[in-house]
Amino acid sequence: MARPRSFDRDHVLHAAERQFRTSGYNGTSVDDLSAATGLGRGSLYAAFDGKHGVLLQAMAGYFGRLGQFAPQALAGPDEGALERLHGYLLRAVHGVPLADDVPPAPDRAAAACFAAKMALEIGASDPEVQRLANDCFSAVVTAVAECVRAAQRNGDIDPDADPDDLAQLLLTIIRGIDVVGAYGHSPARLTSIAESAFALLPRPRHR
Amino acid sequence: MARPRSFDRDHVLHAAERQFRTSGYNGTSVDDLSAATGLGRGSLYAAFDGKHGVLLQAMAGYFGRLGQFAPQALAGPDEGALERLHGYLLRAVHGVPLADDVPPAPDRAAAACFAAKMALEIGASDPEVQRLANDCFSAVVTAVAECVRAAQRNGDIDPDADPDDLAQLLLTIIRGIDVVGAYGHSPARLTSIAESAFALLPRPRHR
DNA sequence: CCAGTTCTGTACTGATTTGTCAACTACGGC
DNA sequence: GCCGTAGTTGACAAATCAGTACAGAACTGG
Repeated sequence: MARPRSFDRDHVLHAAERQFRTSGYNGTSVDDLSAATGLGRGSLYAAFDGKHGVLLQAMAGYFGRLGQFAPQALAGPDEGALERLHGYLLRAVHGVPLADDVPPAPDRAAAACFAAKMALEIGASDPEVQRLANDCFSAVVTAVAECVRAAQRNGDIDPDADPDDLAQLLLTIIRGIDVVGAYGHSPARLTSIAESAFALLPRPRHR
Repeated sequence: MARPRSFDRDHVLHAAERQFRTSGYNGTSVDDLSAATGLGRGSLYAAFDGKHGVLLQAMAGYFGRLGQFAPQALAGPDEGALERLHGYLLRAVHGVPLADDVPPAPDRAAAACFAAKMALEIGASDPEVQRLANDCFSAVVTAVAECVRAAQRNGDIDPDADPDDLAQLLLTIIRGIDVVGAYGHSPARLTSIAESAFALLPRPRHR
């Protein structure tokens, strides 16, 4: 028996995420957030506990989406596993997972992994952000490792390779593509880097 | 016939770089810079044209150091080329090039490539920063590519591999290690990632 | 020893920033 | 139809920010 919320919580968090991704954490003021979300100052504090709270909850939402997206994109039958890895690597070029109701990516710098960007900017002085980013990373690594194992079962990847090591390396490469993309490299070059990485995956010895 | 500077320009820029690397650009105030460098507000503006000027000149200094360091670490006889690549990759774990008079690295996040960190934070809205970072990247890629060619000449790397593509991929991996390092991963894990990457380098077909 | 020039530090200004507060609004139960 | 609860809003104060201006200090050349 009270006034209901006039905004959609997820929609607001997506808009905030978008703002953080474009301007960074310290480059985003509460007024910016207010403008981006359409919410008044007070509402932001009441609902999300201010700027830092918005960030944490936006990151949590991102984490949730990523934790859903990555397994979805990578899980499947053993036969297509290698191809799914290929696709996942290439998708990194265009900036992996944004929300559905948010247009793809204003520019390339905003396409970089949200968790990674925040961790690099303020993770050193913000343990919560660091932990969230770490969880995010771990979840995806697990999904990639599972896909690598599937590809190994199918005989597409050298069975002697450690799937966890390989998965961590692949994720590191994706993070690297994020950063290099922020330099202003063309998508074509990023794609070429991703293809090079894919080509280097250890194939079985004899075929 | 005037009062001489009371500070060492490079020393000041190194201190500023250190501050920017720890707190980011937007997270560093002019007062922080003043405290870090020991210079008064007015001097900072007179000598470096304010915060942005300090950043650009610190990045230019970093660029200069890196452009000297990378070829030095990678150039040499063909026989040792592969081993030099190996060493360069591993060095990325501990944060590549800092100045001599600045202690190695306060924490891992500050060890990440200065140019990469700034490009990711403000590169999208600051073309000068983006260009500087790009130059920085290109210089190192060239040195790495040259080293790859040397290793190919020595029969340590598949001669069919494109050395430029490989160099770009290696640099991308190093950038990725930077980012993953900011998550709080242990140096041991970072080393393991670097070793995995090295192990994947395409060796000659028959030996 | 003095004059001129450059450097240095601090005080100041206007603009932003964050977080809080009180008035106002909308809805659900009675 | 009224009232209590919860949501919303714009305004406010305190703190901080970047950049400027000015007064004093340090050194060189004569």
